[in-house]
Amino acid sequence: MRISTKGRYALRMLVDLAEYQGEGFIALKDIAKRQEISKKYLEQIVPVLNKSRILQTNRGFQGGYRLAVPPDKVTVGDVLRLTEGSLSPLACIDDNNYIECGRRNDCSTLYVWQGLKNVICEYLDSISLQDILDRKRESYSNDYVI
Amino acid sequence: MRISTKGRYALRMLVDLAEYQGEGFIALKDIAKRQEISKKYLEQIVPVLNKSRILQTNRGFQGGYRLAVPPDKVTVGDVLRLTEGSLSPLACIDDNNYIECGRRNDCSTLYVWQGLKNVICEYLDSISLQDILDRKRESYSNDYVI
DNA sequence: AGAATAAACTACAAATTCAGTAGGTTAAGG
DNA sequence: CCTTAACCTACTGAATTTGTAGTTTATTCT
Repeated sequence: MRISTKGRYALRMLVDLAEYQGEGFIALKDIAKRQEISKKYLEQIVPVLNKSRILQTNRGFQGGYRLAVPPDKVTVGDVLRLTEGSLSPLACIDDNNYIECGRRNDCSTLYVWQGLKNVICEYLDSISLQDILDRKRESYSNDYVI
Repeated sequence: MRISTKGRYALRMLVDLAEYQGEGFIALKDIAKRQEISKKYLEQIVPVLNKSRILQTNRGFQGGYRLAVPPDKVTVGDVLRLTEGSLSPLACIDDNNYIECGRRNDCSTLYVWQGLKNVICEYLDSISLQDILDRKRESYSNDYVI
């Protein structure tokens, strides 16, 4: 029941992009340095995110990435659905790659997993990149107040 | 973000025991047959459950297992915490085997994962073996009514 | 035009986890 | 002492995770 580094790094990359939004295209090497993540590994995560259209790209000098969508329109659920494949805790309730189970009609625990999927999705879809950013900035200002 | 077969099989085994509770000790081979799970694999799951004291055992003729605790006192969360090791979606918020992370104080996504762990725990701890059993029996009686 | 920059693409690999299988040992009852 | 069934240990093939490494393509600056 673990979320992979791929999903976590993707989220951190997107929060980073949200933070530096308005400063043009951000190069992967800068994100990698700030977030202390291998740039090469991030390169592999980008195409996963590009299954959806949340990034704009520029190659070459002063190239990089920026968000194609406002940060309040991208939820943690969106990001993890891309990187983890699905938010379903079981293959038998996975919309994408559903796996046939002969015991389905006889399965007394199925509703438990469906309910689990629901609470996970509801929670993760309730948090946007903007929410994370707001909270981060709030905690910074607290540092000054105290 | 998948729950392993170990966790799912453990839950099905315990629901099965709850269902046949009051019929003495239930042999693993009977559970294995009813649940269509490898008996050998179940044998490996038992010691994992025995980290907690939810099972009573008898060896030899007419031996087997039975619940040591009433089914309404065992939650799905209890079972999965035993089999999955933890319900934490990340090592950095795992009570048992916490892994030090240098970015902890700087991590803007940490609260997201803590919140996720909370909703998962709250949900899974709200469902007992008895709840699953009740719902199963209810759906059976519906079959007759319709 | 050419050099520098940075994304894009492809292949590989060590380590870990998953999902079992296989076989022998111990205890309890008839 | 024979049968039953739990208990224990080792092994294994397959998949997934978490990266590294090297090459190619596109863009911009000089």
